[in-house]
Amino acid sequence: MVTSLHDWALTASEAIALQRKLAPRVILDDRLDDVRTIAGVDIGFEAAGEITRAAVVVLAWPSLECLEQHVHREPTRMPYVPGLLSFREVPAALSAFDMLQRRPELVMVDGQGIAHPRRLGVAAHLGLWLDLPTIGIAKSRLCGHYGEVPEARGEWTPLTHRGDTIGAVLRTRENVKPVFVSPGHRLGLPTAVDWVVRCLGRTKLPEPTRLADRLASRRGRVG
DNA sequence: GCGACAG
DNA sequence: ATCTTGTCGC
Repeated sequence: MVTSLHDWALTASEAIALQRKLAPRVILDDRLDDVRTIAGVDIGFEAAGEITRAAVVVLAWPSLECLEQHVHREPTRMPYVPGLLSFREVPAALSAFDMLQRRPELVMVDGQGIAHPRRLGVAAHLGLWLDLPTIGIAKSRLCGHYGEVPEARGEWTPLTHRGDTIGAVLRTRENVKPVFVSPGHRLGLPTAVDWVVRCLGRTKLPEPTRLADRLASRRGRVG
């Protein structure tokens, strides 16, 4: 079994085998403790991709006040391969988490949760490693099919793949493309959608992910 | 064999 | 993801 992230498989077939082995460990029952803080995670790149930049923020619930924000930078080791994103981003995300003074009760990640060909998107993978509830919020689809989403804020349609409901295509703002929400770890789809809606401000993305996104792409910090 | 393809 | 200015709309 893999004990260190730096021992992660480097070939595509090994990585896929590991995903198939880990996916069954993902828990979709709600096991959220009382939520007092919510973290947001996102990864950006510098120097034409040479440097990986992991950002993590922690917001208080329900005030959504930013309590912590950290950035971890390291040389990029893996290329982007659709379906294997977690191998590229999770190691850096974990290092950023090590900088936190608190352990959040919920984590929102930029990317898919179980809405993945092998049910192990970056949010699910990170949740497994952190042993914390995680939700994946992606700006576009990786796999699965869905119907047209009603225009009203908060409306959503199921995202299905090979007979499974793997996520929700959620309208977070009117006249704006919907986001793809999927459970990462330790919670189910209704709960995941619920938390995303509860963390919405006036923008398309929920606050945790929006702020982490800013930090990761160097567009500034939070007040 | 031919597309599709998170960030 | 990232490279990039102005511009349309609530």
